[in-house]
Amino acid sequence: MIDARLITLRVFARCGTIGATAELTGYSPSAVSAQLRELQRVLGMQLLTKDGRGLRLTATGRFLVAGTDPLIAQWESLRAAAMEAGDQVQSHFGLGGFSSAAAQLLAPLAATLRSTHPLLEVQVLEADPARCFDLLIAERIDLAVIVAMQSDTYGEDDPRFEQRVLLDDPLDVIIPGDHPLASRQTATLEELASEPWITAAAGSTYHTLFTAAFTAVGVTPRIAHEAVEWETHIAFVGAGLGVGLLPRLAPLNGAENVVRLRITGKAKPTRRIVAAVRRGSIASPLIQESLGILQVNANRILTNRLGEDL
Amino acid sequence: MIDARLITLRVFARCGTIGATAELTGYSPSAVSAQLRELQRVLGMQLLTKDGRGLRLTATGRFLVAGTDPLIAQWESLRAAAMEAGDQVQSHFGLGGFSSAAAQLLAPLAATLRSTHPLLEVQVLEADPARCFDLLIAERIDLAVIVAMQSDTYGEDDPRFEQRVLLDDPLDVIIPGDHPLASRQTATLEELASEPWITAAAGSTYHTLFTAAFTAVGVTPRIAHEAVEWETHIAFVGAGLGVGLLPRLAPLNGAENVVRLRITGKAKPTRRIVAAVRRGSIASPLIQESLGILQVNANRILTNRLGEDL
DNA sequence: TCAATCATGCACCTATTCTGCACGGTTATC
DNA sequence: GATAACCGTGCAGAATAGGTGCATGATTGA
Repeated sequence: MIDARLITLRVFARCGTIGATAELTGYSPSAVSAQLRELQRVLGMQLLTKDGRGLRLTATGRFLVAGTDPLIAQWESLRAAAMEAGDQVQSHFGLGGFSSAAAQLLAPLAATLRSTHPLLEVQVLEADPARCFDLLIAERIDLAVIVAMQSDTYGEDDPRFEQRVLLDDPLDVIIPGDHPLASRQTATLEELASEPWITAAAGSTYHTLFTAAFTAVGVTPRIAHEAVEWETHIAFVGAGLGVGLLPRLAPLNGAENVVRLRITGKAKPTRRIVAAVRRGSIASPLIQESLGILQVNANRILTNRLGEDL
Repeated sequence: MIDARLITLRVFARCGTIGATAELTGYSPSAVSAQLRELQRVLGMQLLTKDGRGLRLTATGRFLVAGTDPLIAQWESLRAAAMEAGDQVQSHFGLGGFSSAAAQLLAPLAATLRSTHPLLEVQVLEADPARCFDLLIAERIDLAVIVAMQSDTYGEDDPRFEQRVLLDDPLDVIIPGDHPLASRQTATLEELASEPWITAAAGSTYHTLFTAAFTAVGVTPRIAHEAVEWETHIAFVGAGLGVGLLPRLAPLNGAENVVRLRITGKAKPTRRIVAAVRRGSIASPLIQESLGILQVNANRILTNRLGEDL
């Protein structure tokens, strides 16, 4: 209900180029360019300046964008309160999340919502946490399930979002089936310190998590291989290349020659999974309902997997 | 920058029918109908209900409209702050006011703005105070000059507006040139209590002012004639039909056989002339400048007229 | 019963707005 | 210093949202 061009400006403020803004919002670059030009004309403000081969927000532009944060939060809040007060039904609902969340949490949520609200048009987008925040700003999605992270761009207390902890997803260790410890049910990181480890590329969210887990117990793992997808991690382990960490939410899918062990000891690494919404919108009945469903599903999946795999 | 359909809804909330909303916003009735229908679809809320041959806001609708007041005030405030911070120029500026204000205050203001801001598109609309408030809500105008009044629909402290007193326009008395008191420069209301009075129709803003002036001194005037325009008042007086009150801002235009006297005594009736803007927008540089110009002009006109007529 | 008032649907049209492509300017790379 | 990559913008054409005007049905008051 806030003018679409203002939303576009906010997205631009986030990513800095017309092209990226176009990609995020779903417009073409020309459309974004035209929208921002039109916005400046209507408001009578110069919001952008040429900067090399790109554009840069002017002081006025930054000021305006900063000011829209509470404005949008207030609209979301109003909208949510009206929905609640009037017992109304939403027509569209966008969800976002990273791969294991999308599979384990968002898919059941979407299915549940689809059956309880037949008229509701539910859309799920798989995207990594940073992009989820972008999509929330761009109003492409209304709720995101992500791994908590304090990135350089989005902090935990960003005024544009509200976050609710869904669960702390413990990291298990996965080792080859023929490993000496394979018959055990638990292990400590110290026991595995000398193993060749599989992790993700430096700089990724998971890599940060990985190193944090080991610094907590004061050992330095030997990093042997890198993988992006959990599937690849598991395959590497199955091939005997090394051992790795795997969030309990990520399923083994009956992989050959791979055993999942709980981590015990003083360091029990977890990744915190949170739901994020635009600030103000959290009171919306649909979002409240979704958070409830997510919570239930998260708990159930967690305990189930505990029984299956260990 | 708030969606036009929300503005339309606000106007509807004010006036209650599609037709009146269309007239105020400048759309056609079908367009208003379509806009409101679309708004309900997008928000997924039922905002209106059939009520006889008309429409009525639902509870949700009223809730939503009430909630938009602070939202719009915040946007106006943000916009004003950005304009101020960035030293930017507005492209359109709408003014509204009742007839004598339009002639005496708004016309010079528009002229000044036109010369100091050549690129600014200034539009002046003559409208009575109540309609000026409506036009402010409909965002057809940005600043209104009106006679202060506490109507049943708009109070002094309406959360949608901010008001600044420009001047207290004293009411003079006008009497025929051949009246016994015509050679005097001042008169009291008591002296003229027994005269046949000319006033406006009951229910009008001016009539309220008129009776208030006399109740303040405890006399009941004999109402002989009614007139709407000041021109007509003056003509009636000139024709010897009676005496009347005339704000000092309203010019005699060299009418024949009419004399203007200052009112003295314990009751010095005035009408308070105020400038009204949408809440939040008062910090806008253009509005600040306009208020300054209005103030200067008001004072000058007031003192000038004092010298000319008395 | 008739007229007035009001909202709405429909056909048509206008004007906004988006797309796709080509172009000019800027930066990085070799 | 040439070349390639990247970025924003302008333009023609197309799609579409959104507007108007009129006819219609429903409701109320005379």
